[in-house]
Amino acid sequence: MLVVNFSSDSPCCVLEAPLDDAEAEALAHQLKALADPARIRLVSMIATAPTGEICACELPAALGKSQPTVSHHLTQLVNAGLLEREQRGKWAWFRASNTKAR
Amino acid sequence: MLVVNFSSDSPCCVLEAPLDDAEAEALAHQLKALADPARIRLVSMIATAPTGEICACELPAALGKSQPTVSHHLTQLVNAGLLEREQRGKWAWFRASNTKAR
DNA sequence: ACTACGTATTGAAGAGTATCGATATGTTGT
DNA sequence: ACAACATATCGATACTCTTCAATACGTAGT
Repeated sequence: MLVVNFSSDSPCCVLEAPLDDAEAEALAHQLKALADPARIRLVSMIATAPTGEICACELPAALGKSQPTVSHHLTQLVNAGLLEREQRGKWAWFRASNTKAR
Repeated sequence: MLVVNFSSDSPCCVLEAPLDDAEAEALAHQLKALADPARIRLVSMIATAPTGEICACELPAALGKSQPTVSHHLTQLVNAGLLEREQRGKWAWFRASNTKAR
């Protein structure tokens, strides 16, 4: 399980032993999903949306990228388990997984 | 400030508003530094070392990569602020920044 | 069925990255 | 000064990723 702290100064890392090859590979895969400015902005927009979810139709304009590009990034975020996708009629809605209201 | 939780299941993210372009760029830069299996293994080896530090001379063997490759990864980790480097004689020692003993 | 529209996929171009051999730099001891 | 050794940099190659235009797919309404 991967958790990223965007703002706190206090470390929340717990690491008892060096990671082996397979563990490092799995972690790198999740981190790569978030290690892109466009995807960070997508996650932050969706996670901070008042209703907790955003229609994909808003995102190309909000991000300033083409529709295929946005779709590609959303797919990667869903595959990494960072976003969840729900189809409603012809619109796709996305919300962050593992978020809690404050 | 970037903090990554390698193991806990509880989210530790705090995000009040969508990140702007510059913030997303900066965060992506830090995440990219860690989003590589070789660099994750380096950080985990160094962070879990009994003395909290490791000589660079051990790392090519421990990682199974060439000396130039290891040097390149260490440089990136230092530039991202994840590791600190100290020269002692002809050896370079590395320790994790922002770590606390448990 | 057909049209309109939202989203995903394909294919391709360009940029970026990991890796390593060869070489340079810097430090220690002689 | 020189030899030996640790580390960094250079140059090249292979690979991956971001991006978008074009196209395919799927859904809703007529």
